[in-house]
Amino acid sequence: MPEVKTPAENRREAHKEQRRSDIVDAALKVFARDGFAVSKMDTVAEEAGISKGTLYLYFDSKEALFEGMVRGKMLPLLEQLQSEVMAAGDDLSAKDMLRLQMRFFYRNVLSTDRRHIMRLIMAEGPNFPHLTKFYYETVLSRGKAVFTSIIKHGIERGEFREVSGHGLMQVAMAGGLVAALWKTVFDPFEPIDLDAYCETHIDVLLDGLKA
Amino acid sequence: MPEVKTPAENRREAHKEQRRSDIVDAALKVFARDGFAVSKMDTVAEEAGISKGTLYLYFDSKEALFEGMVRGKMLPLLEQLQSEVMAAGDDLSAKDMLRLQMRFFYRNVLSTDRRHIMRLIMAEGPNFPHLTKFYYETVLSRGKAVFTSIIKHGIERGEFREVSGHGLMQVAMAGGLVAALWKTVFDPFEPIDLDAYCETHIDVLLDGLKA
Amino acid sequence: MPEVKTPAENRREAHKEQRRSDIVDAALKVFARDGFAVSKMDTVAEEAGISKGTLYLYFDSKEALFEGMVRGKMLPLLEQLQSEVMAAGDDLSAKDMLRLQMRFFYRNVLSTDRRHIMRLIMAEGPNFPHLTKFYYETVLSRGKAVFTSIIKHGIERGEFREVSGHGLMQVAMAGGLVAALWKTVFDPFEPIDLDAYCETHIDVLLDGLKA
Amino acid sequence: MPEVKTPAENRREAHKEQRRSDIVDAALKVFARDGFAVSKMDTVAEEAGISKGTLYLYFDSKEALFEGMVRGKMLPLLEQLQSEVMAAGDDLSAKDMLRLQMRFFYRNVLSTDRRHIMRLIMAEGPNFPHLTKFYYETVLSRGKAVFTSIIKHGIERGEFREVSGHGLMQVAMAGGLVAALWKTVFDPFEPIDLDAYCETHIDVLLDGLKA
DNA sequence: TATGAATGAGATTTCATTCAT
DNA sequence: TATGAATGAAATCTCATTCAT
Repeated sequence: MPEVKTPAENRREAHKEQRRSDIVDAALKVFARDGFAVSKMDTVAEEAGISKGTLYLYFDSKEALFEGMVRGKMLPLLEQLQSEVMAAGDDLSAKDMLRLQMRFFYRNVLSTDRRHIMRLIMAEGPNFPHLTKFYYETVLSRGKAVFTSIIKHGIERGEFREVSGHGLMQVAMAGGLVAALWKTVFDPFEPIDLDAYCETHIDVLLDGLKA
Repeated sequence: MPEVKTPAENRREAHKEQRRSDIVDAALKVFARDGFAVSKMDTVAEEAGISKGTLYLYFDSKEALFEGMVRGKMLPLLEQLQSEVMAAGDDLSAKDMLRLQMRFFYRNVLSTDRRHIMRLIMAEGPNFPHLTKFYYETVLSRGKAVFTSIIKHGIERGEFREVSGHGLMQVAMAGGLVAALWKTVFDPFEPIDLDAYCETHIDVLLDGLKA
Repeated sequence: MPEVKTPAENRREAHKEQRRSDIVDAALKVFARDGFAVSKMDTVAEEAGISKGTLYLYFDSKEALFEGMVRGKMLPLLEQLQSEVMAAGDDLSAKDMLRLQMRFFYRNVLSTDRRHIMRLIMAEGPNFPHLTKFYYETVLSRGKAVFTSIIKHGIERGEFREVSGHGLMQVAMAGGLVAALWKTVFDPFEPIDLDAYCETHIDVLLDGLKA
Repeated sequence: MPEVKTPAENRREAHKEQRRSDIVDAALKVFARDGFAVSKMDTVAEEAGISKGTLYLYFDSKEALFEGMVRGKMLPLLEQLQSEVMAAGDDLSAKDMLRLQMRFFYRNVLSTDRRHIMRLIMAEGPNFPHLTKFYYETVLSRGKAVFTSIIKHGIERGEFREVSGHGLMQVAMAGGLVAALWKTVFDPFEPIDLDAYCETHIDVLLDGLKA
């Protein structure tokens, strides 16, 4: 069967896709602002411009909405990261590759709404083992793989010294995570300039790694 | 009034103090495990071995309990930090002072229940501006002051290069915060060895700062 | 207007009739299994192989569907009962007529899906005065009329003693109703053999009535 | 430990017991009138003169309330039946024992609010396998045991003929169940006089059984 | 006629907080 | 001071019904 669809069906499907995307946007906005537990389904619905009942046509529960939002926001980004970094990759020095990856991260996660997702995972993770696992496997371990390959590359080329330590990835990327958290939590008291901060981070990190 | 107290009054006060401390311990345990919103006053009361009603004799509300717990757990530590670091301070190299501070932090915060407080602040901060302000002013800015003075000391002595960047403190301490979060959230998937991690952190950081 | 119909109209009407009948079957199945309140229009629609919207083209509301189902299932049966019993009637003894009626009832109601209707009327009756009235007037009082005429016939012929009591019909038919309920509710715990039970019922009843 | 209770504790406990009993009464009234699914917890609470929240201090859920109500209403009765019938038992004829049992049933179940419980079990049974099992095991099979021993007694004494049939108990008791249902469902259309009905029932039954 | 997306009123349940004892 | 029963506002989720296509 060639799976022929009538124009009406196509329109309907496109509409549904758009709805889903609207809901995900609204959910990120509301969850980011209020946290998972405090957020109300009513608020998300209102933000998405639909009724509460409609929400449940797209997501079975509040938890499912949370998970769906994280997936919907992070998966496309990961694909983009892989194609972008990999594409530009081969002829760069390890230093430049690291810079590239970190700037990608700052630009596409930390400087956007997505940084709230990281905070939400930190905050709600223990209550959502399922989601935490997904996040670890899909986002973190992939990011770590890219990072590790760059470091290895750098050591082989003699750009980086051998840092034998445990948890290098976490130490290296920590600055970014903290920037995201700080921006959300403490910015009112001591604002942070993400661009400048990014450069400091790269600076200290590269210096700390260099051979 | 010379504030003379009968022995009975003294005993009563000591008892009250003990109660309060028990409640704070219970609150940390419960909040750390479940998060603020999910935690129930009942659970805290039970954990503290008292009734729900009694809880309200010590703390006016759930929020007040949260704040009281954070204060009760962090303030004594800060005093200890200041006396400990300051005391041993003057004749050490900047490197050693930095090491000292960071190890204090790893030993007294990250390796104990207190690390959950940091996660809770990250998670719930935006819902508690009042508490966030307190935390920033009392904990973070004091920690930052110590850190900054060490860095300045190191630059003067020619130990550290001048890192002009914005957000140096955050970059420098980030590793610790992330260690705390990672331990709580992702440890089941990829365990982290805090001691080894601490050394990696210090290693990369000191190398990244050295002149 | 002579009500002439085109073949197309005829086909359409037959189709509609078939649909309606499918829906009634589905409704009986679902209501019987779940009870009125728990049953969902969605489930009925799915069972009938149509969409929820279509259901409302045939029945205005859930209540209307319930009533329509009861009518659709019981009315044809009553007509059949009357023609069958009446037809065979005159030359039989009262005993045999009673046997005939009771066996008809066991065969066409208790041993089929229709027994659930009786249970539903018992269960939901008070919430549907309208339907209860219909059921009483259409099903029960007609059944009672047949029963009473048989008893009268039997007394006149000297087959039955005069049982002056109030509620003889209910007492007499009770066994059947209870069989239906038992089969639905307690069969898992203590199964009931409807055929054997029918004979016990007739046996005790006829003996209890005989002159 | 002698389990000494303070007067205050005793008072509190008595109060709780009274509350529970009030709730059970209210629940029976409401469930009897509206059926399980249609009944609202609000209505039960209001009927019991308490708030909705309080209801949940005594019963964990609507289902638990339903079960608790059935237990609370039926268990005491069963104990009473056993002591009453057994006590008066030995020197009576089987006929009189049967009459005694049936009149007990009419007087204590059918003529009171409790008859609604039977209807509720019939109506909601399939949705509460747990409760149905309890009801069968606790109420029905015990009632059946009493009935069976009387019949056997009667056959041994030559009072009753041997009715070999399957389901004799159900046939015999059916009249009572139907009386209860009829009173609840069809009384508005054709009222039933329970006392007279009881005698008809006993009359036909004893005659149908006699040797 | 048939569909299924959308609605929103309403239900159960939870839990911070109060208060009489 | 300590208790725990009581409250009621509020949240999640359901589902009969409507309506545009």
